[in-house]
Amino acid sequence: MTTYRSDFLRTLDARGLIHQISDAEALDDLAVKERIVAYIGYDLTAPSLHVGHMTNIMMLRRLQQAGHKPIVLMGGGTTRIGDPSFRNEARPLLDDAQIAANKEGIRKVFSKFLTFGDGPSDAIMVDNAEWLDKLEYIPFLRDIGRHFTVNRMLSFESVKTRLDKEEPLSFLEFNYMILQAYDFLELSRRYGCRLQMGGSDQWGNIVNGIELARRVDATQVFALTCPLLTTASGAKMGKSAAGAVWLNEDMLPPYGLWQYWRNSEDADVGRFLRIFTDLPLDEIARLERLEGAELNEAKKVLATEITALVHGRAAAETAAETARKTFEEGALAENLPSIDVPAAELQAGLGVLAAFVKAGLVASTSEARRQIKGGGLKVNDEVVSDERAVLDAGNLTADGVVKLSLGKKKHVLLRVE
RNA sequence: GGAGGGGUGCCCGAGUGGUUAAAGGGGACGGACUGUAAAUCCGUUGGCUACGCCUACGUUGGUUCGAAUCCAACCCCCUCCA
Repeated sequence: MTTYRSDFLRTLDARGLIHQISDAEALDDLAVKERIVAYIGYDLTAPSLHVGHMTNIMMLRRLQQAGHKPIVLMGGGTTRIGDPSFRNEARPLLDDAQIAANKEGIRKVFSKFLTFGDGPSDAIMVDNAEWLDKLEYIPFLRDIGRHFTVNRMLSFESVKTRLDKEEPLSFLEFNYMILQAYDFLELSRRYGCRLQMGGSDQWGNIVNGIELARRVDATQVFALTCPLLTTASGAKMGKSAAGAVWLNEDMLPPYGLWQYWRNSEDADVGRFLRIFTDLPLDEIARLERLEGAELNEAKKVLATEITALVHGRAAAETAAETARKTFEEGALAENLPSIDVPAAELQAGLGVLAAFVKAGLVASTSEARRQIKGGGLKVNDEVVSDERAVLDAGNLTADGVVKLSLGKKKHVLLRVE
C-alpha cells in the first residue's frame, strides 16, 4: 500500500520484512538522503543463534545491501539481566563465563551475512557491556531513570501477561527495557545510530529508546520491526525434534539445516524465499507458482540457498546431493550424519537397541523398544522387528557402513573405525 | 513478622489412603495416506541388565499392611496485611 522512495524500505517491504515503523515517512526520507546507521541487539543466551534469529539478521543484510551501515549489538550487559518481554517466567541467570562463551559462538555467524570493516557501510560489532557495566546507580537513575514512569512501563503488552497471570516480574527484569532504551541512546551518541530494528516483540522496548533519545538529546531516532515468524500452521520457527535449529555448524551440520528448510510447509515457501534468500523477486514469484509435488523443487531451492548463505555454497551443494541420493534414489549417501564404532565392538556384536541409542536417534533403549513396536526403526532400510537383534560385521553394506534410520527422514551411518 | 493460597510427568492440569508410572489436553515422536508438505486417522510418550526391578508427585522425617493423597518440620512462590 505504502510506496517507499528509499531502496532500503522498498526492499524490506517487498520481502515482507516490515511489521511496524515508528515514523515511516521521516525514516524513508532519511534513507534517501543519507547513509543510515542502524542496529539490532542480540541476547547472548545460547552458544549459537538459531533460525528464529535469521529474519532480523536478514534485515541487517538488506540494510547493508542498500548502502547503509549495520551495527550488531552484542548484549553482553543486558544478558546479565534477562529480557522479560512476553515471557511467563524469568530466565535462569547466566554467569559471566557462559555469557562470554556464548558471545564467542554467536559472533561467528554474522560474518556470513554482513561485511565487517572500517568502510562507511561496513558493519561493526559492539558489546553493550562496554557502557552498561560501568554505570553508576544513582547518577543513572537521576539522568535516565527520571524519564521513565512506572505507570507507563507497566502498561506495556510485553509485561502484561506476566502481571495478569500474577507471575513474579522481578525488579531486575523490569530494568531491562530501560537499559535497552539506554543502549539506543548510547549508540546514537557514539555512532550516530538512528534506527533500531528487531522482531515485533521488541516494539515496546525500542519505542522506549526513541522517547529517551528525544527527551535527553532532542534527537529523532526510529523503530522498525519485522513480523514474528510462524509457520503457516502456526508453529514457532526454529524448533525441531532435536531442539533449536542452530546456525553454527558445530551445533547443527549443514545437512540438518538443509533438511529443516526442505521440510517447509507448502504455504510458506514463497514467504520464506523472499525473507531468507537473495533470489530476485520475479524468480521467487515463478517458484511460488509451482503446484503440488512441483513445489518440492522450490523447497530444494529454498533449502540450498539458505544453507549456502549460512555454511557456504559447497556445503549446501553437498547437503542437497546427500538428500537427493537418500530420498530420490534410495541409495546410500556417503555424507549422511555418522558415528564411529570401534571394529572390536561390532565384531563382538552390538545390540540394535544400543546401536540406535549410540547413533543418537533415540534417547534411551526404552524408546528404541517402543519405536520398534511402532515399526519406526530400520537397519539398512529393513524394518527392525526383533528388539534383541544384534548387529555385527554381517550387517555392513558394500560401503562398509550400517545405515540406521528412525522414521523416513532421519538416518545415521554407523562406521567402523 | 501475621493471615490465606499454592508447589504433580516436556508444558498446562486432574487426582485428596490402595486396581496410580499417575485422568484429560497440548506438544513431541512413530505409523497410515501423500509430494521428505498440510489436514486427517491410528499408536506411543520415566528408566533399566525387562514377564521382573528401580526411580517419580517441592525437601526431610513420621503414621499405616499400603501415601501424590494423612501428620510434622523445613524450603520456595503468590495474594493481602504490618
